[in-house]
Parts: sequence; C-alpha cells; structure tokens
Amino acid sequence: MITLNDKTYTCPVDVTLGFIGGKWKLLILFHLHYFTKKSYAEIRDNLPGISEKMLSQQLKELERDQLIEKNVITKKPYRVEYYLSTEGKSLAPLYEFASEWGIAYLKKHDIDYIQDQHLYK
Amino acid sequence: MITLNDKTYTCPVDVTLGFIGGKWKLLILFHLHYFTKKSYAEIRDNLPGISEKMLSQQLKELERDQLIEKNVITKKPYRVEYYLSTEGKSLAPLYEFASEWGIAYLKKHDIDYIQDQHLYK
DNA sequence: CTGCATCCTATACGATACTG
DNA sequence: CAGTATCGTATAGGATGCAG
Repeated sequence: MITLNDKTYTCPVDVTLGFIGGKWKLLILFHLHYFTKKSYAEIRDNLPGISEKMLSQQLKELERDQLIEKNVITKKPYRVEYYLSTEGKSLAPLYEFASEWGIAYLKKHDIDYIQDQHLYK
Repeated sequence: MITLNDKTYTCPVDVTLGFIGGKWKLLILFHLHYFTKKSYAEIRDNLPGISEKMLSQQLKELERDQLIEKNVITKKPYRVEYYLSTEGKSLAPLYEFASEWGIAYLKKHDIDYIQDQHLYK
C-alpha cells in the first residue's frame, strides 16, 4: 500500500488515477493540452454537459495538484486563462494516446466523427 | 457529439474513457497486462479493496467491450483465466505510461514504494 | 466574466450472504 | 473456485441562483 495525502493507493497506476480520475479531469487536461490556453467560459462551452459546479471543482483540484495553472489577465472585468503546468504537460503522452485510441476505435467501427476537430456538440 | 451504444461522448478522449473509466478498470487491465494471465481469485487478491461485486461487474463489462477474454481451464473444479484481448493489448502504452508516471511521481516526492513490484498490500 | 453555495439525484461502490 | 443477488452507503455529479 502507498499512502499519499491521507489516501491509500494499491499501485503506481492507482496513484496516477488519483490525479486524473473521474469523469472530467482528463477531458479538461486534454482540452488545455490541445488548445494551450483557455478561459473558464471557453472550457465550459467546449465541454458540453459539464456543470459549473463540476468545472470549478475540477479546475480547483487540478490547480491544487499542480497540473494546471491560471493567469489573471484583467481584474475588471475579471478574466483568466488556464494552461497546463510543467507537471500537467508531462502527462501529454497520455492525452495524445487516449485521443488517438478513441479516434482509431471510431474509425474501425465506422462511427461518424470529424477528423482533426476535437470538439463535438 | 458522438453516439455509441446509446451513450453520447464529447470527444475521442471521452470515448476511450468510456471503456477504461471508473475506479477499477485500468487497474484490472494493467494487472492483466503485467501478469499476462490471472484467475478470478488472483485478480481479487492482488487488488486490495475491490469487492466481489465490483470485480465480477467490471470483468463482465471488460469482456462485453472485448478488452479481455476468458478461458475456462477446468469445469470441475471450475477454474478460469483472464487475459487481454488484442483490443485490450492495444491499450498497453496507456497502462505502461500510467504506471511509469505514477512511479516517477512517487520517486520525485520521496514516497516509499517497491521498485519493480507492482503490488502493494 | 469567473466562480461559489445550495440542494438534489443518480450511480458507483462496498459488505455480505449465497449458488453452481 | 467462480461468480451473483441484495441491500445499504458514499460520493460523484447536476440544476439553479447568486456574488465579486
């Protein structure tokens, strides 16, 4: 057993899962990986179905875990941009692979998707 | 939006997540990737904390999604072995990377772990 | 625009007992 | 040994309204 931040993990894969697990984190991370920088509203609008609660909650956890960082662009009106930290970028192979595998799966099963556009609404 | 098996996905990453999401699937898959073949009891005993319900449920879903396969070795007593299908093996880079990233994280933060032994109890 | 608080629901997950 | 059924709980997730 591995203990980390008051939680226990069964193996290194489990540790990684602790950072990117759940329904939204990998999608948010991939999004920032793909588009480099995005505002709160842009992320929200590009992840159909995500609620404000989940978005802010997940962003906060990703910041806490130091996978993403935030710049405050202007105070009035309040505008920000989120982007991957060095640590967050170190997971890039995972985002890439997950995306490529998904695309390959869709292609293999003749399911409609739009090549080179990673947004679906 | 991508529709697949009555579910909708927002992007290819989401599709991949549909197959390996949740608390246990990646751990089971990595386990079979690492040990090649394992019986029901071996998987259970090597994934501390998993309940019988979750194990059988997840195994069934992984079989349905054709990421793993099962051999019945003997009928009496009933013995089986699970292993990755070709499709399941195609996710190997993901298991490997998730494991390596977890190990690197633990090393970086000086957290105790046992090198080259992917089981923790 | 960013983002939190509240309240509510769905479902993922877990303990246990039981069957072929 | 390999599972399934049942029931209960915890938490993830969602709708909405409001605040800086």
